[in-house]
Amino acid sequence: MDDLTELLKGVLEGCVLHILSRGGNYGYEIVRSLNRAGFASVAEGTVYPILLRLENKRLVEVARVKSESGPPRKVYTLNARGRAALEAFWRRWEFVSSRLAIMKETDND
Amino acid sequence: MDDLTELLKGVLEGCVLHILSRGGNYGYEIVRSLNRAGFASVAEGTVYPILLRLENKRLVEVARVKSESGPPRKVYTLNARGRAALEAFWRRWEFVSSRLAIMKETDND
DNA sequence: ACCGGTACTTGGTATCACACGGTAATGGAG
DNA sequence: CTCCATTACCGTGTGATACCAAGTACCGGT
Repeated sequence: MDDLTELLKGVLEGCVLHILSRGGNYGYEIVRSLNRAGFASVAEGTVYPILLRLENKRLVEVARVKSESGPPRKVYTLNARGRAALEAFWRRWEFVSSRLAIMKETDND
Repeated sequence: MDDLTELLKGVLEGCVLHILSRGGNYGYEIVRSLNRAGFASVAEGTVYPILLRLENKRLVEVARVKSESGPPRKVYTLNARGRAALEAFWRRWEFVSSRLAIMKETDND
């Protein structure tokens, strides 16, 4: 697939919120979850800054959890503000998505 | 509606290509066409740079046309490369759009 | 002569994805 | 015991983009 980076602006943060809405998760695993969801080329260097942002915006709670295989994990969990942000994201997404669907199917105007 | 700017990254250029695919058009009118299409807050300062980019990427042909009411218009017309770019845009859009649709409706994974 | 609508341009800011490199902890192969 | 792959995280810089603000210019009507 071609270069999607511009189209992913704002989208990836929403995806991460959505993944977190299914329960606490940590960066490394979120990357692979995104890869499985079709965003194959999304790398760690993209996801960790997003998690930092979510933390700074107070949309998540953070807990350090020891791992059996490697350094301790930073497990992120959505809080109330985070859930609201996720809903707001889906609203925004629905909005532009629907406008583009209309645009794509109309030749006039 | 909330702030859509991040979600519009990459999208607006595609929209402008799509508008131009319906025949030659000029900046000021494209702005209003976008506004009518639901992107109400998109302003001139956003669209003119896009047109400049399309010109630099050689996706459009430009012609100065006198106007009956105001300064001359820069009328842009899609060329072959532009039409190819539009198709590529829709492909990319379909890709991320479909992935998000799947993600939105699944709670597991 | 002024003003509102038309039409384009420019400069600066903020935000984001991403590449790149670095750090650290564990466990297994040699 | 040492090397190395895997797991896991962090920081910096770059490029692309939307957007804001302000300015320039052309025209017609009052």
